[in-house]
Amino acid sequence: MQEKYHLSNKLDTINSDDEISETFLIDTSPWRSRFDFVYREIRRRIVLLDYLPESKLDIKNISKEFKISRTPIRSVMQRLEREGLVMTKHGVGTIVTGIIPSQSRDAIQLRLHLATLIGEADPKPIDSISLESLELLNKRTLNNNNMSQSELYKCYEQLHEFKCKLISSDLLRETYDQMYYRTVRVWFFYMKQLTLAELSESIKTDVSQTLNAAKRDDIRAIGFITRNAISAMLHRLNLLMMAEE
Amino acid sequence: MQEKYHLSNKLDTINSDDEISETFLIDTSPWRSRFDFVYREIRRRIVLLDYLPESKLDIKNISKEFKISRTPIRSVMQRLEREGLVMTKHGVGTIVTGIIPSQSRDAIQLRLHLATLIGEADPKPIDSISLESLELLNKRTLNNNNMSQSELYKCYEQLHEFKCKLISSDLLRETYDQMYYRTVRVWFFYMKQLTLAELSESIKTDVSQTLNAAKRDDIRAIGFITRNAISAMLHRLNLLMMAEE
DNA sequence: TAAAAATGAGTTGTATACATCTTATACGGA
DNA sequence: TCCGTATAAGATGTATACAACTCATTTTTA
Repeated sequence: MQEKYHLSNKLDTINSDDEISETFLIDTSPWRSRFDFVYREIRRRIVLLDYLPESKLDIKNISKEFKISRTPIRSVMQRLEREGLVMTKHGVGTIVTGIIPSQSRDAIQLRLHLATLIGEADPKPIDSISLESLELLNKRTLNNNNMSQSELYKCYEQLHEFKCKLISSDLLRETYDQMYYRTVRVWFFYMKQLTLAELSESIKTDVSQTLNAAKRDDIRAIGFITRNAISAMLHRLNLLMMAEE
Repeated sequence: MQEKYHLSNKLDTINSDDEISETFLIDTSPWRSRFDFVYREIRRRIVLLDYLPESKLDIKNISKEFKISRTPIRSVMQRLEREGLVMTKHGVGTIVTGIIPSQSRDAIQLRLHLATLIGEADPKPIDSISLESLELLNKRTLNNNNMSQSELYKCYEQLHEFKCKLISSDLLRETYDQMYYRTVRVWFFYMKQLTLAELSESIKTDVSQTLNAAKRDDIRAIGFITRNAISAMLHRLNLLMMAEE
């Protein structure tokens, strides 16, 4: 009962936070909200390694937890499968995809290329509210020297969402967004123990550089800042992956 | 009955034609084949404008036609929705998405950017069989001066598949592939009457240039040839779309 | 007469029982 | 003891009945 209340509470939050009403064709039915909520939550768990790579998902339990039947959960899983986060095999189960170095590199490299397109083709202007929240984010990251993994996740996601808002092309935004979730999972996988601080530092500089560029309305710069940050992380990751092999 | 036989016949064909066994993790269960068959067929119909933009799909009839229930059809539709080819609205129906100039431009531009990445990051070597089939394709397009739309579709798709095989990154290949089907639909939509010959010419030169580059194993060149062909089509399309507005 | 409400048809979303498939385990014969 | 088969458990895929929703038509009411 409490669980149920909790869920619908979060649903409302999502509805009021998301500014999706700007595009007129989007379906805002309660069904879409429910789907999005479950989808995002499961994705979050996979990305934050609550559901470990290679582990089997207990679909029956997940259905119970969200108080919906297997059918809509299947929809969510099919989308996650298309996005490379889970795999289903008939008669066996639904498992979180393993993190494979070559595939991870591919995703990072594609995200890197897409990042350079952020400022292309009339980017959206930066509204004052977004800028303010970015300034807040900057202060938050600067003051907080010992961020937990989930705090880091939230900060990084907020930064990512700020950047996404600058992209005018819905298609590019969605594609870039997908690459984000593919790659951020890899960061957390390889950097969960030692280099959390390192990742944290990287995000701090990313935020502050982005803020500077945003203040002077230089959106192409944000694309290149992002590209360079990803490139640096890819370099770091290559070392880690080589060390493991 | 005959219909049923016909279908399973095509299934077999697909299974033997596709060389997907090269990647080891792929699910080759009969279910996946059935899904792929229906998915590709419906996609083909949308791209070839058998199902017109803005038109409503009769899901019940489609279920009957493929002799499966609405559930797996729903799976297909959900994927097509993610790929921007259909839209579903609760209580209303499943409709083919309209062709919107700005969105079409976005898709073409993204495909254009991705095309330049074809030769990046150790492309796959060209096997002799693919090269031979490309030569055959070249001859076929050169000799055939009055191709029908569906012939054109097959040729263009074959060329596209040849290029896809060169891409080593699964992720890039899939993303590029999606952009292909988004954009090729737009070509057919705007060029179905007058400029079919023009599109045909464009494909002919694309094929012959690609063949030349392939013969000297210059895969990056193929990326740029493709990029330029798309760019030329985008230019042409901009004129057409402006004329309509 | 006009506006509002109700009703009906038609479509998508959901729940659930059943079919199909994979895997592990137990059993039996050599 | 070992190997092969059978069987049972548990998962995903499918079919189908039902709920929720939209829209058009009809009925009712002011």
